[in-house]
Amino acid sequence: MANVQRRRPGETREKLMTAALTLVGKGRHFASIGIREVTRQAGVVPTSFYRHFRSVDDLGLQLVDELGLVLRRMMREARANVLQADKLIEESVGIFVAHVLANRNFFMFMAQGLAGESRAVQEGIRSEMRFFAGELANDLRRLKLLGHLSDSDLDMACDLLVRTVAFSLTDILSISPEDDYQIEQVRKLTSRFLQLVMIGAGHWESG
Amino acid sequence: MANVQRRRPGETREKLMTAALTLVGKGRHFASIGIREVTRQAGVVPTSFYRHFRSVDDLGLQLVDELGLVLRRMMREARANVLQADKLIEESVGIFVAHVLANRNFFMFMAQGLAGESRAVQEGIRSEMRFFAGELANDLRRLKLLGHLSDSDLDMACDLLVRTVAFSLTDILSISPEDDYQIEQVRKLTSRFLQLVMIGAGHWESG
DNA sequence: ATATCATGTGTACAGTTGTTCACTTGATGT
DNA sequence: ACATCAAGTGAACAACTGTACACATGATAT
Repeated sequence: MANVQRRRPGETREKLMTAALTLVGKGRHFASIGIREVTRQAGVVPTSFYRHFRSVDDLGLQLVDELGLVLRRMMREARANVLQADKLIEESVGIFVAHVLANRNFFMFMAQGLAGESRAVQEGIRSEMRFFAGELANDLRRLKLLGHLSDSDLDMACDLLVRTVAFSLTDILSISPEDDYQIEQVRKLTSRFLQLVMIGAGHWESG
Repeated sequence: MANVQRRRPGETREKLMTAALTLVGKGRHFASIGIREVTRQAGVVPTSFYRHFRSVDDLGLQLVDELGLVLRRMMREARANVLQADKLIEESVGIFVAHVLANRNFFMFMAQGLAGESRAVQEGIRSEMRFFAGELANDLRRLKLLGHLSDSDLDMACDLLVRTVAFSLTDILSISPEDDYQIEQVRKLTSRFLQLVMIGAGHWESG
């Protein structure tokens, strides 16, 4: 029953996934990454790749799954820290930006995948966003916010909120991570966007 | 003074640019396209490429310039057809969707470039979007819409409008162009997004 | 008429790619 | 103890890549 091997099971697998993310973080686009390149970056022989993935696209799909975990962690942290309605937006945006900076490579992969060349990866990321928007709608109901909206209108508004934040990704990622001033600018701008949407939702279908 | 050559000047250049777009339209990501591939698609010998472009990234930059022309054409058409304020959003979105369908490859390139691997292309597209947002702000002032907003607030709102439409790109492009029903869905959803933003802008800083 | 120039062609080369195959090795189940 | 299995290795392959060079050709300028 001892599950201790010379090499931890799945170790190479992880090395390959983080290697791909590292390459993305270095500015390479995921669609242009090859098997040999990943294995080289991971310090592994090319043949090993096939022990874990069918192709680079397959690796991408599994990265999407891990991205889902990152997003869920972020959501959990937001729920724990954002309790009262005021400052809700600023806090949430702050947590988002912090997570992007802390998981830069993951979010770069996400931004790339939205218009990537693998249809499956694209759909995976899109699906994560839908899930996120759905959870957000639940939370707003729970906080008794936008209670006057129909379910479908609330979904629509949350979709727009999530899209807006997602687009900010490209802003954040195009900034040097050390440029605190510019990061702060994006944080403020994104907050204003979200406030605008919330105000719009607040007046939706109610004069 | 006769400028008629055996081959029209710039003909191969155009062939190479449309070849790159064609590849993108076939689902390939621009970042993964190579010189040999483009020239093959264009029916030209690989060496010819260097007569016109330094690298594939260079070609991308020139594609951004042409993309700018496409966007300006679209803007002109919108200005000609959207005269009165009511139905402004529906008409604009309709024109946008029509242009995307008519220039699918160009807009695919745009969507890819937003998170692409060439920093220059990325900045180019971003700059086109800023220009677009600026022009939109002018138009709204001209139409006496959102007149109560300060210049910077109006710019912010227009930025959000443009981003929202840009994000819809990924929706449209992920749909089969013949699927009229889904296209119509995206058109409606995008219009609702924009209405939401406009309502928010209408109540911004004014109770 | 002749030199210059922009454009396109063909050949060549070294480096990289994806993928296959036969092989080792250490852990696991019986 | 022994067979099985998942995981990693190294050598080999043909195909493809970017790029350089020498050359052809037709238009233009003097």
